[in-house]
Amino acid sequence: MPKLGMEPIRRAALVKATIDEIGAAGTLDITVSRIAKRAGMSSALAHHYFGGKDQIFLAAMRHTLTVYGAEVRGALAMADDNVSRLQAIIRAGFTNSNFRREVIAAWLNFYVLAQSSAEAQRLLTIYQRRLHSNLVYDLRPLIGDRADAAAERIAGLIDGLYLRRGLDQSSDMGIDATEHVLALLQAELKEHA
Amino acid sequence: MPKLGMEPIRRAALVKATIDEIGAAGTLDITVSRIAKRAGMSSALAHHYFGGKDQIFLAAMRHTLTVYGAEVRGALAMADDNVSRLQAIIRAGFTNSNFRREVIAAWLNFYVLAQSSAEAQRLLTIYQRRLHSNLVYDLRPLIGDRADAAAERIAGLIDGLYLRRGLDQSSDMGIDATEHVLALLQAELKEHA
DNA sequence: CTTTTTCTTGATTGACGAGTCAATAAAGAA
DNA sequence: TTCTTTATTGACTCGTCAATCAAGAAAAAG
Repeated sequence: MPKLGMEPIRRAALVKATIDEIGAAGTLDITVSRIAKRAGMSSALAHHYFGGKDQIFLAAMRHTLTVYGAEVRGALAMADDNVSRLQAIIRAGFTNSNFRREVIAAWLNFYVLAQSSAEAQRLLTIYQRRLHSNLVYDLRPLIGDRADAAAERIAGLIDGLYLRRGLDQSSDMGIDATEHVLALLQAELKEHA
Repeated sequence: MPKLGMEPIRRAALVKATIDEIGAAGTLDITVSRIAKRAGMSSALAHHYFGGKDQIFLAAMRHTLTVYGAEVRGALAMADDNVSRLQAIIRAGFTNSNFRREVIAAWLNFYVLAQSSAEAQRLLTIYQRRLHSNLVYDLRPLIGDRADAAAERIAGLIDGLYLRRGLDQSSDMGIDATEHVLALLQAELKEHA
């Protein structure tokens, strides 16, 4: 029953299935067959559309990054002054959706993949640069020259607390992670040197 | 030519070879055969001494954690007042030895492993608790009740900046990572609420 | 209604890898 | 010397998996 225009549907299904499978396994050590089965098709079809395992992973990574980027943009759209924009960026990193098993697993494994895949490294660098420049954009008007260093610390704390909270099996620790980063933001804003 | 008392030597060689192999691959997706070859023995012998791949990995993780713990203890021994002890803890996380390819790869992969291995999770929790309690121990006399939250932020920033710097292919960024965390420490100490 | 394009899979290939085992060899114990 | 323990490996088993391919089926084009 081949219907036409299947390609985008299949690709999307495979990306979703890949992320779910990574979440279920915790690893990138998963098989194309399982991904394909989860997406309701044969492994041959997965190869047909993506060419190989690596490209499936990279597509999953791009998707994860895209979703995150969209969340940030959405949160920014609803803030007007610099401070609330900064708070929005921070909050966006710790939403419940970012603490789902699969999303955490995806991030952790992408960090690992970035060591050996140039493309993964590239995508991760894009994420890091974007976060940094988003922060600097709103920090500069508030603290001028100190914006860059402050952004570095805030971004580092976001990543670090996400890592720590992501690995805690305890539940809703995302809330106080947010508070911690917001506290750092306040500290960075207050300091006058 | 079987000499007696080989076990500890073989085990140590395998642990080192495992870490090196993880560093070379960037992944835990490495074979027992390669590890064994790197350690100068047959894969059968590796199985004989460790029982299985998982146990080899866990031993490598324990070793990495032990080395880190020793570095921290060594740095602490040479500091007397609370502030220099705190600075020592922070600096210990960003030494050159911690930024070697293999060490970074080990940490990243252990984070991944912690999602699916209870023992890995346990070991990582020990590391996190130890860091936290080391920080609180010296923060409490200085800032009292605020010690706990401050420790959380400092530990988070250490992990986060390590992650970011570890994935940068650029070289000596460990130096300013240290400065960033020391800056946060100063901020936490100054604040009086 | 034939041809081409798109979609799809079962079957197969070729490779690799974890773990086991039987066998060898040396060193110490009895 | 004979027995037992420790060290060691080559060969083998059993399984898995990425990737390919030939072939079928349906829609669109001509």
